[in-house]
Amino acid sequence: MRTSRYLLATVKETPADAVVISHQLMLRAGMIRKLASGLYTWLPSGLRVLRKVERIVREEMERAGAQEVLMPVVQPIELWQESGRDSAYGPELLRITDRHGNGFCLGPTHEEVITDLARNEIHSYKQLPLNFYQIQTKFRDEIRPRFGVMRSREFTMKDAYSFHLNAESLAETYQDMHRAYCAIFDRLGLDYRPVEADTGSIGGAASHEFHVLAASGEDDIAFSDTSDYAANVELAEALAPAGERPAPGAEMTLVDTPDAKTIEQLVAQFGLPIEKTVKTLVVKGTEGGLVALLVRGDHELNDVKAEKLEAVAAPLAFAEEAEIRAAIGAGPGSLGPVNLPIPCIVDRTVAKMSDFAAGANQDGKHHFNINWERDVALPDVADLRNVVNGDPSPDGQGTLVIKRGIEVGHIFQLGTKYSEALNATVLDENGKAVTMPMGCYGIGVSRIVAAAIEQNHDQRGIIWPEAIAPFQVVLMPLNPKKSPREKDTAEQLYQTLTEAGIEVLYDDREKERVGVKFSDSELLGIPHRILVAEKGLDRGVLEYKRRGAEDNEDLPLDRVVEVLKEKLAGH
RNA sequence: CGGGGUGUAGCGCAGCCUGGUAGCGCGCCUGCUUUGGGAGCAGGAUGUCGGGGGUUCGAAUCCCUCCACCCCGACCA
Repeated sequence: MRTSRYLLATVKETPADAVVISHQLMLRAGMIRKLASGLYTWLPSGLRVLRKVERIVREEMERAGAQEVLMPVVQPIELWQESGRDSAYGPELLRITDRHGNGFCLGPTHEEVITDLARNEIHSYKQLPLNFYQIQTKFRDEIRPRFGVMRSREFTMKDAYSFHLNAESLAETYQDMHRAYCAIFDRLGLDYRPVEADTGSIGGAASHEFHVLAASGEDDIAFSDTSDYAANVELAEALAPAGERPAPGAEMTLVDTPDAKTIEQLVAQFGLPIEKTVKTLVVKGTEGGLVALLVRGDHELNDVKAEKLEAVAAPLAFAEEAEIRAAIGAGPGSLGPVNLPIPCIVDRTVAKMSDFAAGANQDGKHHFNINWERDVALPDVADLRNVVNGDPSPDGQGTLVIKRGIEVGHIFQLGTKYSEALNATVLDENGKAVTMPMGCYGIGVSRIVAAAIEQNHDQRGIIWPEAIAPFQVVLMPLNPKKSPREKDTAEQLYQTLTEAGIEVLYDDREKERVGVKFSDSELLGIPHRILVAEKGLDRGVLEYKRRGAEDNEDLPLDRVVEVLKEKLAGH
């Protein structure tokens, strides 16, 4: 590709509304442009990268035995009514109506469509297992799209769906997909981790997320410092503290705390250690009443864990202040376990606390030195909180470290949720109808592009992993206007390299000085650079530089293709 | 959805408080010079000041309203 005929579209200044580095660099490097909130056009450079990611994903899916299909973006809403997700999916599902008044939606995912296909096309156990995938545009009407293509409304996803005769077969394919995902992220050159994940509203036996580690990630991942344990914080189990609950100390006292509405104020005004405080969160219960959830003052409630409790209504909903007052007689800021008239569940850590402070269920008053059993019976105990740095690892080995991750893949053993709803069955060897267990496996293809940049950049711009760089090599004459020799050699080289199957961006612009060309190629992150300069030509060499390297190397003119191919292969 | 913020040239911004008919840098076009890390000089083009309504002799500026975009998001008791 000649730069003079290419929409390079690089810009010097960082667009004001981009906050994460990948978004800034994708705009500056001329990879994407925003059309509207969460909607992006992929420019030539960006699309080249996206296509390379797609190719790797496709190759590994094929290798793992999946078959490519392509389903429509527009889906009949009837299918979603049939699966029950019409209401469950909520406003993220963009609904549309055609000229006949029939309801459709833009597909945020394709379980319904593929299951509809399966029930029509798969009839016998002899056909199983089957695994279909597609690389296709999805639409999710996100509440708040952000970070460019990291969380956009329209995006490219690889989604795969497998169908089985039984759970064992599903587990096998699940393992195949796990391996295929590792192969994909290895080839992409990303620092990633598979982590245990919540199966969410989808349910099912097992689920792993694949996270690219980056500070700008939106998920917290808990790792053991000594074992392989890794899990999303949503899921990671918070163990009860070791040992017995310490014996009660001082008598419980009722203290006036008119200006302590929060744990922070309480700690600041009364000099309490925050580990000796308990906060009381009130949520809606299954039976329409309220339920109090108690966690230590410095801990956070884990929504996912709370929502799974039988007594707690799903989805998790916090009580309004008025409801709390009606039920308890005191407002938020003064609640606690002693004399609490509603059901109460305490976190495992709270159950092991003694001599702690909490609200007294009277406005402006707290109890200090509360002790379980002595002052109030110990209520039900459950794992309610997010794990924090330093917690023991749930697998019994080491302690947990929390890191940020960008979720780029997610695999599920779905079970029969969709096949049952849509009645997708096959006949087994006894001629009996069996509902097919399913698996589903997603990769955020466009998100990978952003994640790769988050992980690979410097002050000058992007540093692409070889496998997904928009071009392998950038070629430029130092001063084509002044030196016909440089220009002719570069022209010749462009021809030679291209014929050798190397993807070259040939910066043939004559109006730009070499500094501009350097800057553009570094911003775009092309891994290999060849500069044609008189100085080197006199010695029969070209100047080679790897993106991110300190120094130039000589590249013998008569062995360019050979040496370059070694460099491309040997990364 | 709730809270906060911003809309002025392709991009980044000033002007608004205190109303008087729009400016800077980058980019773009032309010419000359320059040429090993985002060149210099000279000339030039580009704006329904987000839309609508109002106040006023006069509105980018004040008021009302709508829209778009960005940031934060329960609770933290």
